Amino acid sequence: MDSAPPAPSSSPSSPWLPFESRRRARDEKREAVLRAAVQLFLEQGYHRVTLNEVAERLNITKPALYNYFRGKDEILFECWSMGAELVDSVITEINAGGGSGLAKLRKLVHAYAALMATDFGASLVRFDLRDLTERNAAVARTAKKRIDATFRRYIAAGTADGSIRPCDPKLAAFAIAGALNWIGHWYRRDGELSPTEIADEFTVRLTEGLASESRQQITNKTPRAPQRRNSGRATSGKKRTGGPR
Amino acid sequence: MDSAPPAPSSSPSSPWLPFESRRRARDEKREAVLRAAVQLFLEQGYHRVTLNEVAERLNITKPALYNYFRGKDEILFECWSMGAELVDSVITEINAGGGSGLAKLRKLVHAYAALMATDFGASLVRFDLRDLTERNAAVARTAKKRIDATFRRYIAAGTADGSIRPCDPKLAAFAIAGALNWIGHWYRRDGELSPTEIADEFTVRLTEGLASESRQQITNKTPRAPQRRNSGRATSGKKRTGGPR
DNA sequence: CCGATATGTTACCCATGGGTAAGAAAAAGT
DNA sequence: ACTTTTTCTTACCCATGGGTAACATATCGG
Repeated sequence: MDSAPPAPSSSPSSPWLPFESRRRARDEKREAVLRAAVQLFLEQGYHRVTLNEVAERLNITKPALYNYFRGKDEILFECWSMGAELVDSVITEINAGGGSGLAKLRKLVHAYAALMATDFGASLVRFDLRDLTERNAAVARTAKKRIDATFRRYIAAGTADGSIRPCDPKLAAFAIAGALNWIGHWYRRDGELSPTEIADEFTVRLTEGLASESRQQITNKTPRAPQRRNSGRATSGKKRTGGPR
Repeated sequence: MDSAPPAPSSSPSSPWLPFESRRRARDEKREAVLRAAVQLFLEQGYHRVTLNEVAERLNITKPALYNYFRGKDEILFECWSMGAELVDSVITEINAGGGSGLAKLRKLVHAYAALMATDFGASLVRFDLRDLTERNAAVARTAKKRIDATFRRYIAAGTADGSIRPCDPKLAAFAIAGALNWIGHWYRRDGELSPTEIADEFTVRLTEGLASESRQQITNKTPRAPQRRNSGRATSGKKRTGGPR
């Protein structure tokens, strides 16, 4: 609409210049779509982002996106896949190297933590696989299982070689992966903690624990998991529908 | 439509009998809506659940829901609030009791883990606060901060009284809370692990760690966080739009 | 029994946003 | 220069689903 031809002022790093030469390579554009999309999806959530918004951020219009993707859900899947590839390459690299089970686990924790602070890394845990087609969701589930199995494998190897104390690999892997995955939910680029700080600290904390004296007896007298009781909330009184929101 | 009067065959435990007497208390119905809603939201995801489905499961129709809630997002908020209340009551109970910082932390871990295996508990971490009105989202954020602060407080108290080794309470709390929150994402009622097993194991694992020998030096030689490279995916070739999905 | 109130139902509105059709404008081939 | 192919735009379609209006039926106080 604004007919100012000599001022290209495009969005930061979009291969599409506002109204000008369009010639960059296809793959470059495809990836630019993914970068814009993943950012918006993380910011606002998949369902609140419209394809119009994605396109607008790239100086194009919605139908142009369909030159590169079959639909919104495919864009989501490709974003997710980018993250999965990053993890896979990390794992490949660790597998290529040596070290005890514990050493490998620590490498994985460190790299995975850092990944969770990136857009495509976070997309791995912030996107809902139910938004994908059944076919793509199946691919994603497989990839997730592969990652989970790697955690367990390193832990099991560690208990075998003595670097990790005996424990249930399944639950231990869940605990560690959970702590790591959660980073993708709370990490903010503008926060106080740098990805390196987080990765370093998690590497120690998730393997060394907190208790001063290991092996101490734990008094398992926990408060009973409170069964839902009508806890006298302030919602019981008169009906409160109607009226403006 | 089906004119079979003597066969009430209602959905399991809905206060609305298919076509009969309707007289149960208001609050009971309100809570029944929440139970049905939270279950559907967790099963299918908030955005994929329609109010018609919620109503149908309760043997009523959509507009009837508006007698109890102002809109879909308020139902979501109330589900979330139920979970928050459960956590709050756990915290209150622990605060009332005594024990070292570590002991309190373990109680919290144990109870919180068990909570994550319940519907309303899981709703605490599986719902997207961005689906709420700004006003309700603010309430939720406050509640979350209160919970997070409790973790940190117990940890700080533990380092002060010597039951927990020196560490950054903020990151340690993130790690523990992350592992716990993640339970809400992977726990299945029909899985192999019972909530008690999970809670017990997590209580140990999250405080004792895995390494055989504490305080050992960690070789921080991790593989560099792999920068995104054009990893030659099979997406580079010819365009593949068009054709059926 | 008889209104008043609470609670449901049927029938509708309509904004939203994913997706498509048809054709213009570049790029690329010749 | 010309056609051909790719890329992008304008203009639309339409299913979905949250929300509302108007009306019906219990329930309850009297």
